[in-house]
Amino acid sequence: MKVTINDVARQAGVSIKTVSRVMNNEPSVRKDTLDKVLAAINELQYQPNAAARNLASSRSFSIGYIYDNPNAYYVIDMQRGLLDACRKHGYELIIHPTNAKSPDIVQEVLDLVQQSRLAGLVLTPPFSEMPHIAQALEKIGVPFVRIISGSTPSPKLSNCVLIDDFTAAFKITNHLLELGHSDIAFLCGDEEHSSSGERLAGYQAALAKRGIAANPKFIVPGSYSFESGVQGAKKLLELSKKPTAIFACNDEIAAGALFSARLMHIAIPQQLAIAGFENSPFSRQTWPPLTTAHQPNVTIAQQAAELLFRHTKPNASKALSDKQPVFIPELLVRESTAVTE
Amino acid sequence: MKVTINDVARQAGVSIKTVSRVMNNEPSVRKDTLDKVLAAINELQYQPNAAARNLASSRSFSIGYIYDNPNAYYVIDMQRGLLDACRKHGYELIIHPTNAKSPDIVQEVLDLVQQSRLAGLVLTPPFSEMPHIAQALEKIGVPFVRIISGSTPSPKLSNCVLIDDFTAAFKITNHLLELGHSDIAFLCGDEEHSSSGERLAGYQAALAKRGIAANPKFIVPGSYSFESGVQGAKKLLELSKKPTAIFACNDEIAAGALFSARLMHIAIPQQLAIAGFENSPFSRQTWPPLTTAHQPNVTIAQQAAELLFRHTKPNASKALSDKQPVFIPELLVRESTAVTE
DNA sequence: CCATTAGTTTAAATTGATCTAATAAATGAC
DNA sequence: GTCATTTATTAGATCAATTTAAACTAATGG
Repeated sequence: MKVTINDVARQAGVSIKTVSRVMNNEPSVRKDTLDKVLAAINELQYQPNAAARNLASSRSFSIGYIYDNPNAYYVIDMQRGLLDACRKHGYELIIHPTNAKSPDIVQEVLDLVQQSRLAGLVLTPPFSEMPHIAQALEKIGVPFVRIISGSTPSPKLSNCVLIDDFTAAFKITNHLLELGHSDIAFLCGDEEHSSSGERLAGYQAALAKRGIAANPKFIVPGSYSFESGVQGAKKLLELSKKPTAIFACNDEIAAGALFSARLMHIAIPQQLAIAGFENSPFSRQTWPPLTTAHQPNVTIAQQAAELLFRHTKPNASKALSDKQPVFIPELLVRESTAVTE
Repeated sequence: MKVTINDVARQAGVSIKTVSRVMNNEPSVRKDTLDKVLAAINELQYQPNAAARNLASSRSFSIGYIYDNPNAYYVIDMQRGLLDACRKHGYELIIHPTNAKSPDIVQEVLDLVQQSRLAGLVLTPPFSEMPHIAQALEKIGVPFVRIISGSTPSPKLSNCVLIDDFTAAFKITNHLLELGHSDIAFLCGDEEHSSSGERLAGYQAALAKRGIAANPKFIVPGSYSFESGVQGAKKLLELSKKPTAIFACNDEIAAGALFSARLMHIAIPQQLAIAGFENSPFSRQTWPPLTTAHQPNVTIAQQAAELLFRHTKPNASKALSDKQPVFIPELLVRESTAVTE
């Protein structure tokens, strides 16, 4: 029933430690002994006992994912990517929903790491952008990878996966400009999320390149929620000089803007073009479907986990760990953007 | 730094085993020794090592949640509830997204249980309705709790949390009837999910009670997806004799139906009333917002986990485990349903 | 051909808890 | 008060791996 390392050792005619070496890809195992052991493992269908490994090695085989994101699709995709990588490397994923605005969030993260004995952490916004958290984790020496907004790799961001929100936002704005719009408004996400700032910067850069002065009234602060899109669009569409296009910081906000326009009997895209960001299922489930930028969250999460495992695995060569993946979300044109009448 | 049970034992002046007794709420500990041990635990901030516990007791402190649900909101809420209960009882949650239609799904579940040494499982539809899975789990003696459709507790469903879809669907249909509708159509969810059948039955019962013969063309098979709602509503609205109200099996289908009606320039609710089911954020993010039935997923998940822990904990009295929670989703009237013109 | 070194392999100790079985203390009946 | 019985407590074995340190081989060089 239960196959232990002892059984394998006996079967292969070697010592326990040799089997352990094989299991952990350690050096100093001759080719023929390796084959013997591998054969025995295979024959007995040996599966190491995680609890015993953890105990003896005092390292753990689970990583953590902390989230506080009202966007369920984002979380599910991230989980999926992290789990894929975890399965591949024999790790387990500990998920931890929490409130990012809690005053003792740092302590909460530290407690989680200790209680669940995490080998590492993957941080997404807003946690990836909280300097105290990164500092605290560095202090106790727990490896972590951050998924953040950015376009240029740098040594300071060695343990980061970058999403080039700036360039993607630039492309979306450019798409609207090419359609002939010049009165383009921008609905911001949460100020704390740097993605919102980056996307705003991309929007502004695209306008500037065409020599269009940004109308300050067209930049509306808000948060990453449907409700914020509803409110923001309402404000914009009540202006004496309305915009002819709205670029929302994510699909949820865009859906809210769509909702608001609908309430005011404004036809999309005939009277108003709307674009979102992320390509969440949301963007396909509105009428009309939303032009957006595709953000491959599953893949991003996988890469983040892979990056993390390079740090958690003791034998892995750290030399490789400098590779910093950069993702540029791609423009996806759908029916919500067109030339206005 | 690292406080072991030995340290606690020394501090309290008792043996290791006595501390272990206290930690596991075992009997046979005198009041004053208990106090001494508790004080020592508190003073040293002792936290037991999970790996060592698992190893020595050969039981695990993690439960599994298998999901294959395109509805991200549902999954997130379930997770939340399960995690709440897990934290309370010191368990960990292992999440496992997979494909329910995979031919060797049973083996996959069994592998998961073995590899992650799960103490138990929480099954939601469609897994909770697959007899092979329940049988296989029973065979290897792993406790599990199913969340399924049903209204009447019975000994056969001892390890189930019931959701009374029938009654809730009855109420929704009744609401439409009271508004004056008599041509009410029904958009089904996946046939494999018994929730779809139960909701259909509730719909039919409500009609029957008013002596209305159900028009077979008004019952459209489908699946729990936005796309299915789009297709189903299209079919209905192309009929020579259109329905004046549509009851969709969940909010996502209802949102799809709304989308479809929009495409055909049909005004909601003036020309067509639409109702959903579940009260997912979806139902609040359409225009107009959807009338629906509120299904408290977080609470349902919590209760399911609590039920499971009664079975996984060796010392708990099994006598209590017969309590079968039944949830009746409540009617929530919003703007998508009204009398048609 | 032996000494030295590098490379393999092993037996035994260790990890931090639980479980078993033996012992000590408290309780109760007569 | 004694003996039987129940209740508390303890020392030591156990769980299944890793780690340590020592022993054993094989290869290299003088």
